[in-house]
Amino acid sequence: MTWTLVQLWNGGVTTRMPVAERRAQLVEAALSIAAAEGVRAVTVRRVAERAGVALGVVHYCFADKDELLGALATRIVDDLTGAAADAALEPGDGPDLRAALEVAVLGAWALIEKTAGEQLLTYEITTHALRTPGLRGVAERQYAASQAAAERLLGLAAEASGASWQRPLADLAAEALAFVDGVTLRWLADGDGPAARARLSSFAGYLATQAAVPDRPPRRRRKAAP
Amino acid sequence: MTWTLVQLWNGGVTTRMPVAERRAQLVEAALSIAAAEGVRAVTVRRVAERAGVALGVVHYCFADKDELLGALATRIVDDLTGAAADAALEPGDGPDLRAALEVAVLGAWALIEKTAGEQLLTYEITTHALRTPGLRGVAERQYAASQAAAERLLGLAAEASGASWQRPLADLAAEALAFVDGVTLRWLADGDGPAARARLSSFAGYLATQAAVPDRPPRRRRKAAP
DNA sequence: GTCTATAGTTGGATAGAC
DNA sequence: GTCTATCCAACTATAGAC
Repeated sequence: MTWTLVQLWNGGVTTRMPVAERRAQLVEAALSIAAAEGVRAVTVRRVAERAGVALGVVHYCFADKDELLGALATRIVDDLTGAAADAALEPGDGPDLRAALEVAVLGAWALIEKTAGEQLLTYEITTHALRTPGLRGVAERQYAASQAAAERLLGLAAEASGASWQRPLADLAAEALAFVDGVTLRWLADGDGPAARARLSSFAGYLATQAAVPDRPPRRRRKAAP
Repeated sequence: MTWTLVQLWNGGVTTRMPVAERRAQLVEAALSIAAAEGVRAVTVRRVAERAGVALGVVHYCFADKDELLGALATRIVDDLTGAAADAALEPGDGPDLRAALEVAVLGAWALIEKTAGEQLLTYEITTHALRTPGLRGVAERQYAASQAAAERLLGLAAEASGASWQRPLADLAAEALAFVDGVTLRWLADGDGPAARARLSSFAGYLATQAAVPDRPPRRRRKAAP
């Protein structure tokens, strides 16, 4: 057997660790592998190797591989939701709804474009979950989180320009989400960033037609806390 | 070794077959497995078993598993493109562009809704191809075919109602494709057909605002902001 | 040219050591 | 409670028979 770097660092002796901490470490290892090489590359063996622990440790922490992948999916959802929340903190300001929406949508896109591997990974997790009986519910949770983030973003954009949506926010958020999803997937396939941005910009224009801007002056948002 | 049904049918003797025909048979077997259980379930062994041939036959017909999956991807693209072409043959008729678009889009959707397994499979193939160096180009070809089908459908819908698009058809088709892709993926996850149709109907309304009808001015949802 | 039999690798899971 | 050593099932690929 060859020693991993972590084990060598610990003097050749594997450190014992409470199971909760170990699980987090293993999920982290799984994430780094999956983002770089896809879910297919996430094997129990490679996760153990990456984390610097013996093979069986993974099976001690997770009942089976599916449970590990479920934990990985949760981790990703939290990740993206958190990032989206950060993006929602800085929506476009000013009286022009169309401009505010463009800033919001393209801001979200900037985040997506920086994390191509993770984005591709979310699609992989979705399809994998839909094919795996033990992972029922993962895809639903993914969309529930994204939907909430989209609603928050659209709500803030409208608020910033004093506009009000003429249709249920949930419907508009769902449509925006679908569009961004489709644009992202195609971008992953053809790598055409400018085309993707143009499509998103066009969609922002459509969204702007779904709100009414009253004559009273827009309410300006408070600046985000430091 | 256990005999497969096909081998028993042939009297226990495996029939010899020209390689081209064999390849088609194997791709067919791979498709039936993939549509039902996902790409993950497509192994060289199972394809051979499903086709009723020995394991090595697959490796005789295809250099390696990637080549088999590439052939499978091509088969799927042809399949869907052909189906889309059939759908495009019956676009909505009449002077109302919005209605024609709704018929066209919901017609395409009816096709999608009937083939959930195949639809999920296309997303799996896309992500799989994007992660597999040997399958570079598969995802691009997938989108090229879909794009062409979408352009054809939108072109016919406009033609049927005597309208003309005010923006490049390629751009509109790409946007429609992205939207349908996103809606489909979410539908696969949550199974909410009515919600999906409502989103598509809404998008048809947006598309209708992107064309001009010669006899009458294009219908605008709202007055543009000053 | 077509197919069979077999090799060699990698995977998920577990019994039991510490 | 935490981890090690081991098992065996399933996979891809090939050498060579017919």
